[in-house]
Amino acid sequence: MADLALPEVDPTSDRPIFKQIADHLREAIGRGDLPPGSKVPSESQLMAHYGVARMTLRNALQILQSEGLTVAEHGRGVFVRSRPPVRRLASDRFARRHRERGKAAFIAETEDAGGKPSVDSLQINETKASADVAKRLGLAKGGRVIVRSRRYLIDGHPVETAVSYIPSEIARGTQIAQPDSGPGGIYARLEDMGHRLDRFEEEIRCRMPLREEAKALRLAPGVPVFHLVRTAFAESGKAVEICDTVMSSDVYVLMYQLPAR
Amino acid sequence: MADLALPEVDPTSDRPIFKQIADHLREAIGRGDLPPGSKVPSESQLMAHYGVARMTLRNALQILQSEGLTVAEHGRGVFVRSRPPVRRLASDRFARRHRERGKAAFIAETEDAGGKPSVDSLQINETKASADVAKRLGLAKGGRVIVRSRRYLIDGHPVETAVSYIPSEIARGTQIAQPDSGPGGIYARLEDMGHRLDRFEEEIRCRMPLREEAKALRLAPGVPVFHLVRTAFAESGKAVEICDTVMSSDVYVLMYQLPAR
DNA sequence: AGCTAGTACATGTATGTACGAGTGGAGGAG
DNA sequence: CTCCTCCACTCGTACATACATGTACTAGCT
Repeated sequence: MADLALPEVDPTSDRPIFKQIADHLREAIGRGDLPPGSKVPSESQLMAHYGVARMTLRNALQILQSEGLTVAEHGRGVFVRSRPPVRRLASDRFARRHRERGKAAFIAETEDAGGKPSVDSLQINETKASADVAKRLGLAKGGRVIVRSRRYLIDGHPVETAVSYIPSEIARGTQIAQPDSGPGGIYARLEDMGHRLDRFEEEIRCRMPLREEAKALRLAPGVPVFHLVRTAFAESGKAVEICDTVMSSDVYVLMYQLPAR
Repeated sequence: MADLALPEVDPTSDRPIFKQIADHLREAIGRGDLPPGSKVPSESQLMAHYGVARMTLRNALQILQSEGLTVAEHGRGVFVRSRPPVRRLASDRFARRHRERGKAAFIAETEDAGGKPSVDSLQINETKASADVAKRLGLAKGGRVIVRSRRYLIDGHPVETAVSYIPSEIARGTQIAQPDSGPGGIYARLEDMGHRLDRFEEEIRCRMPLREEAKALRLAPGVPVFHLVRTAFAESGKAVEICDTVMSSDVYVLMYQLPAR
């Protein structure tokens, strides 16, 4: 607090006091007076400094939290959020030439970046496809699919959940329906089985997480997610897989290369 | 309120009352009992129903708002947010074959979708490139750029802001430095001038908007944005333009097609 | 008919109080 | 010295109250 020069509030301003206080703190964070990981002055200290009620202050702190700038830790204080190193996802990460290394894309990339990759809560089952999945896969209503869901972690921190849907008529009884899908992942298995892949289509949304997503990815309040749905098309023109992934927006930057023709 | 069956809170539960109330309302919205555009029961009604203090209720409503599920309108009430129709942005929207129609991509796409496109707050000036821009354009430190900034609207609603940076040595004194960049936009002008475009690189982030961005895009609280930086490369291998755009996440879905080779 | 002021009701802002619950250090007991 | 209890400090939850401000309808005047 000592090093921190927070201005006074202007009671004559149109801007509400709690927003003014939020502005001051936001600027202090932006300037680097409150660097990532540092402790924001406590509620009592700020109450004394500004001469306002606790609710007023909590409103101000609430704004910063909802902007994802700070996190409150019960019993410890409020801290400026330190962002993890970002992870760039190149658009060619599923290209055949990368697959030939025999590792799944996630594992290879994370190791290259010096992180420890892991995968947990792997579940596989077979169900009726939802309307959306059936449509994307070009299945008849009620068509069945193999569902592979899992969560990816880097150095123990969850960063992404993914659910793949493969038509049962393709995957049933194959290694795709097994927990270990083998070297190169399910795309390699699909190609082994003669479904030579032609192209991928990715559909990207950005939104606030659902409660379960926030929990699964241990997201701080105010952190949005990427919601990416990738459809893999075989050379036959048929969709052979859908992968529905939710990624923490803190961790990922998506990169695409596009021809200008 | 009459048709709405909200359960009672469980005071013995570990889950705080205001979160329980938020859960009830979230479920009601999810079930469709509170359809988009409908009015959420007023604070007084909910206070009476649940027998809680106003602050408790406002905390609950605050959660829904920060999740982007509702918007409060001063003096009118709290309403379930109705999402505008989404706008799909195809990855080939800047391909040469589309440019030959003589319209800028945004105008053509919006008209095709039945909306009225417009562009405002167009500003053009020349400044020193920031470190990031200089690096992306491969300019020497302090190199100068023409900056074109504008805001795109559909049916009068702002949906996207965009700022383009073109090296001054390329653009100075050309139509690119004029408010009307001519048919096909600045990419067409660059090609006219012999900078035949080879590829684009897009870098996508997802985050909460800054205050100015929320204002410029009239974003409801709790709505994140796409932050997309596109670099255009000429066949010479040199970067000839950067476009830095911020898009409202409830309007846009980004679509990319990728080869599997 | 058309404007105006009043009124009821909505959310916004702000103060005050009280207690609950997690954290971490100080200080005493062993 | 070590361990453990206690306490001070932190944020979390919940209550009560007051007044400000925006909206929409209504009664009444012109």
